[in-house]
Amino acid sequence: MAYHHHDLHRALVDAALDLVTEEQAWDFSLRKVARRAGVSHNAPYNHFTDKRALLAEVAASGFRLLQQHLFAAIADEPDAKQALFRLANAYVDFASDNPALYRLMFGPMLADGHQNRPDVTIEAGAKAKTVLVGLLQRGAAAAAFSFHPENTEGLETAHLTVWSALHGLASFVVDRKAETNLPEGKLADLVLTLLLNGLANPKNRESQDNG
Amino acid sequence: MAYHHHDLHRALVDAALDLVTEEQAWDFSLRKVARRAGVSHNAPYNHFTDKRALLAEVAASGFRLLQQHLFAAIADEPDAKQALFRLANAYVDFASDNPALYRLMFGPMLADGHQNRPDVTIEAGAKAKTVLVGLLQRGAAAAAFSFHPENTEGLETAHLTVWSALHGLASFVVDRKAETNLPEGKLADLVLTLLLNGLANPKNRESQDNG
DNA sequence: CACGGAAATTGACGGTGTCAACATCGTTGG
DNA sequence: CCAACGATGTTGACACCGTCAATTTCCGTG
Repeated sequence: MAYHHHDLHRALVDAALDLVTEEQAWDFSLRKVARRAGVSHNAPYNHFTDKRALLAEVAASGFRLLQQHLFAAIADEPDAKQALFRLANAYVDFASDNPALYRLMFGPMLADGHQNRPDVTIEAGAKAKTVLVGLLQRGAAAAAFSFHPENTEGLETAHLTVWSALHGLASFVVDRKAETNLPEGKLADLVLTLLLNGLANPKNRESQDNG
Repeated sequence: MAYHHHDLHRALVDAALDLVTEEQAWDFSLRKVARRAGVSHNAPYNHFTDKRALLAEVAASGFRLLQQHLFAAIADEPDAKQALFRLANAYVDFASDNPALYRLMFGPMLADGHQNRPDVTIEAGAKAKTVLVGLLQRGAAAAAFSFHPENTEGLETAHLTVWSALHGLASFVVDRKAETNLPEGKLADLVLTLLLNGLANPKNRESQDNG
């Protein structure tokens, strides 16, 4: 009955992460987290002002996991375009393997009444995006993409577009909302290929007819 | 005190829609909806098996609104590519104008334990997507896009890619998670332009430097 | 016009997030 | 060496929630 837990803050985040991955429920109760950590239902309030604050840290942990996953996927691929394919697949796989966590990370349950998200989550999310931005910069320097390395607007547009497409695709896959006859394992490749070639590029019209 | 409401089913959905748009809270309580409709907290159970069933119908209504919004945006634009720009902007605008409703439509709160969504929501969402698919078909027939009209796989890939990019972008805009210096009103144009031209298309490298 | 079923009500139960009051511990100053 | 204090954890309470059960009211049909 130690009244003083060593590091309850960390223990609670870990317990919440366990709950999310085990039960695949993004909507766990704060009391359940406390129970799993072996403390009373009010102990968390000494370390988190809110339930939202705990959720925010869980989401931040998720973004750190995503960042590592993406980085590991592209680490040993020198070609930027090939690395982008790896990153896309790694992104969708992460979401598909951790649906509840992914939903918590991007879902609306940590927005307050004014759609503002906690700083710790935003920061972790921005860091995860860094992996993509760095890759795009590398590719631009190698003249692999349609914008110059110094063109910051082009870089921002590119990273926003790719990140949007990845998040959108991952959301559909997670929600089983893809409703497509395309093979699920190749969705990321298909989407990224179209994004690279261009939907309005007529020179791909012949070559895409047979897979 | 009429014990028999005329059409409580509709009234409850409307009340919920009002709550979503007024309070901009996707997380309203079933009891509050009943209160707003002027009935007791258990009356809804005569018309909806679950709270989830009510949420599902609200989301379906949202998809119908989105469908109308998209259709109205492209109705009088014969050029497919121009219409696609209008659709993209209309999509992002809809999400930006109805953040709570948009989150409810695409968010995780109407998934059951197994990430399955109610049929009524899925159906309404598919119908909304029809607007985009029809537009893509029209453009393909006019040789505006990179796939042939008969190439169903190309069509599916295209509509999945565009829908993903739009949903991803809209999510970021709604969550104020875009974190970009690009002007918010032009995000849809920028993303769609890149998607049409192709991220790996070198011929756009020069022309994009100045906006 | 009785009556049976649909629709709405009240009441209850377990669960939740959060606040307030109290108990316990480690640490530090005399 | 120990008293006191602040941080940490506990118990209890409150309002609210989703949902089930029992009850009451109403309308259409025989």
